[in-house]
Amino acid sequence: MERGSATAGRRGATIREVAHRAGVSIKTVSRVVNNEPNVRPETRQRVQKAVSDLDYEPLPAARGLAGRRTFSIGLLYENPHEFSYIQRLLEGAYAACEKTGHALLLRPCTDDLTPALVRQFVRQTRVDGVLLTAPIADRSDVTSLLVETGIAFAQISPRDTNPLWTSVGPDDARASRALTDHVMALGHRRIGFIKGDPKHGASHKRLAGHLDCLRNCGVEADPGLIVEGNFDFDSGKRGFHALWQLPDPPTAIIACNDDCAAGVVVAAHERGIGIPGTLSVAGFDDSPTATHTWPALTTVRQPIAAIAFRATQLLIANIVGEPPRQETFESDL
Amino acid sequence: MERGSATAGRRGATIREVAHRAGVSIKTVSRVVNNEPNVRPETRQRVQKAVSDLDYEPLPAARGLAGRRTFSIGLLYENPHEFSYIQRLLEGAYAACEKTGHALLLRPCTDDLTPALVRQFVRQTRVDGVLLTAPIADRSDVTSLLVETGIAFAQISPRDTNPLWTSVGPDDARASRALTDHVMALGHRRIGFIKGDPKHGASHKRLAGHLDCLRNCGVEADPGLIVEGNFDFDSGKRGFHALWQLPDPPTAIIACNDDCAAGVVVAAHERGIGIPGTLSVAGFDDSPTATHTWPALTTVRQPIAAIAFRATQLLIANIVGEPPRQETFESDL
DNA sequence: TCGCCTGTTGACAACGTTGTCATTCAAAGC
DNA sequence: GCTTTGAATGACAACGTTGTCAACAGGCGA
Repeated sequence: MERGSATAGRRGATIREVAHRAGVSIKTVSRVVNNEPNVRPETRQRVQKAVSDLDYEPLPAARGLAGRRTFSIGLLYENPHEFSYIQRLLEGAYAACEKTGHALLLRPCTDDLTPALVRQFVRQTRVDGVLLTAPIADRSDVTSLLVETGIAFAQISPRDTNPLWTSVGPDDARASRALTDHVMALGHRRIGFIKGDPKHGASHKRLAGHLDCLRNCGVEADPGLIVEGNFDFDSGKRGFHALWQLPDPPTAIIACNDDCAAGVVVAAHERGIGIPGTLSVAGFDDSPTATHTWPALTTVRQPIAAIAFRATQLLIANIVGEPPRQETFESDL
Repeated sequence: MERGSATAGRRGATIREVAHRAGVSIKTVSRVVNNEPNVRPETRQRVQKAVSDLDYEPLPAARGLAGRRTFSIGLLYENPHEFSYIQRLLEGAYAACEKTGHALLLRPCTDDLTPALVRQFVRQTRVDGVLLTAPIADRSDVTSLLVETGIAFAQISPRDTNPLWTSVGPDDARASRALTDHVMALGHRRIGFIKGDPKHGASHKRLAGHLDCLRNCGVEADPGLIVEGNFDFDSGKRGFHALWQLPDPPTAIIACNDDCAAGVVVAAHERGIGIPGTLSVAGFDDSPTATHTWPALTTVRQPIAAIAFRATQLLIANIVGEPPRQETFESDL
C-alpha cells in the first residue's frame, strides 16, 4: 500500500509538492494556477516551472469542495424520435449511467486524436472509466495508455476483442451474412460491395461476412465487385460509378452503411437508373437516411443504444471489481 | 453571509444534518446512502426518512475527495464528417468548455421532462450552469426552477428572449424571409408551408418570416396553404398529401426543416410527381438529409455549432459574474 | 521621520464526505 | 457463568484545494 507516498506516484502530484519544489506556499501555487493577480512575475514563473515539471493538474473534487464550484456545465437536450448513430449511443450510455448515479462526460474527438489528448482528458476530469467507441476503440496507442494509467475502459464495436478488456458490439459478420443471404434470395448473383472506412472493425467484419455467405452459396466472389469506401455519402456515389462502369455491372449493391447506400441511390437516380427495378441497394445501421431515401433501403437494424447501455453497465461493474466481459448483440433486417 | 448556517439553506443539507436528525453518526448515514451492509433495518429506515425529509443529496466533490472516485464516466467518440443537429450542438458546446477547462455533462431528455428531473440533475451533479436547448429552453417551469435555485443557464434558440437571461439563436424570421424570397424569385406564387413542432420557437418565427415576405411582395397569404407539422419525416409526408389534395395545389413547398422536406420529396415521388419539375421543395437546417435526398434540397444553413459555442461561452462568463447577453446569428442559403 | 497605503506572501481553517479503527452489545459456545 | 465472536455503531483523521486574514516589505505623502 503506497497510500500517502510523498513522491508523486500514479495518482499525480499535489499542490503541496508543487509548492515545495517552487519554494513557495500552497496558496501561491493556487494563485498561479488560477491566474489570480498579485504574484511577482518571477515567482509566477518559478511556480509554472514546478507545475510543468511535476505535470501537476488540480484535482476537480478538491477544487469543488473548497471553492464551491464544479467547473462543469450540464447540457440538456431533447432527443428527436429518429436519431443518428451517435445520438443512440449517448442515449444508451446515459441510461446506464443514470441507474448508478454516474455522470456522463463528453469528449468529442476528431481523427487526429492523440494519446496525449486522451491523457489530458482523464487527468483533468479524473473520470472513473472511459467508453471508447469505434474507431477509437481500436487505437492501440489509446488503449495501452489507459492500461498503463490503470483507468478502466470498455470498447464499443471494436475490431478485435481481448479477454482482458470489456467490449460490446454487434455481430457484424453474422448480420452481413444475413443481408447478403437476403439479397441472394431475391435472385441476385452479381452483387457489388462497397467497403466501409478501414479504420472501423465493422468494415472488415461486414466484408468477411459477405464473402462467407457467397462461398456458402457456391458463388465465386469477383474481386472487381468489391470497391473501397469510407462510410460517407460521397463514397457511395463514387462506389456506384466504379461498379457501374464495369463491363458486367452488378444487379445489386450492398453498401457498408446507410449513408453510403444513400449515395449509391442518388448517383443511380442521376444516371436515370431505376431502383429497385434495375438495381437493388442495401445498407447497414437503420439510420434515418434509410427510411428517408426513396425508395426506402433494405437495411440491417443495429441495436446501438442497447449496445452502449450494456457496455456502460459492464464498465461500471468493472470499475467496482467485476472481471471484464465480452458480449455480442444480434441485429435483424 | 449565511455561510455555515446549520439550517439547510439553498445549498442543501449535509450528511451531518441528516445524522443529527436521525440520531446517528455521520458514518452510519454514509453507510445507508451507499447501501453498505451492517446497519440494523430499523436504523436504516430512520436514516432514509431523514434523508428524504431533508432532501439530502451527497456532494460529489466531497465523495470524490474522500473516496478517490468521481462517479463519472467519460465518453470518447469521433464525429463523422456529416452530422446531425445535436452532434453539431455538442461539438460547439464542447469546444467552448474545453477552452476554460470545464467538463460537459450530458443529460438527454424526452418530451416528458419534468422540473423535478431537472432539479435532480442539477442537485446530483452540482453543475455550475446549464445549457437549455430548444424546446426545453422555452419550458417556463424549467427556467423558473433554475432561477429559484440560483443556477445560471443559457438558452439556445428560444422562442422569446429575456434581457435578464443569456440566450443565443439564429435569426429564424430573417432566414425564413430569405428562403421565401428565393422561392418567389424562381417564379412561384402558390407556396405551401408545413409548420414545425409548435413547441419550438423556431416554428413560429419561420412561419412569421414567411408570411412577412409574402406581404412585402404583395402576395396574399392563403391560409389553406399552411398546414401543421412537427419537424419529422412523416409529418412531411402528411403535409404533402394535405397540400396536394387542394383544388389548386402549390407549385412549391417550404417545410420547416430538412427531415420534413425529405418526407415531402418521398411522398411526391410515391405519387410520381417530378421534383423540381412539377413541385419545388425547400427546407431548413442544412442537415445531411438535405444533400442525401434526390434531388438535393434547397435549404438554409444554420450555424448550429457556432451558436452552441457562443451560448456556452456566454454561460461561463455569466457564471463568473458577467451580465447576461442575448445574441443572434445570421444564416445563409 | 512617521504613519499609511499597496502589493506580495503565507498560516490555517474550512469544504463534506469516506476509510480506519475502536467500542459496544448481544448471542453463541464452552 | 465466562469467554468468544461478530454485527452494529461511532470518533476521528484523512482527502487536496480555496477563502480569509494576518504579516511583512517597500514606496509615498505629510
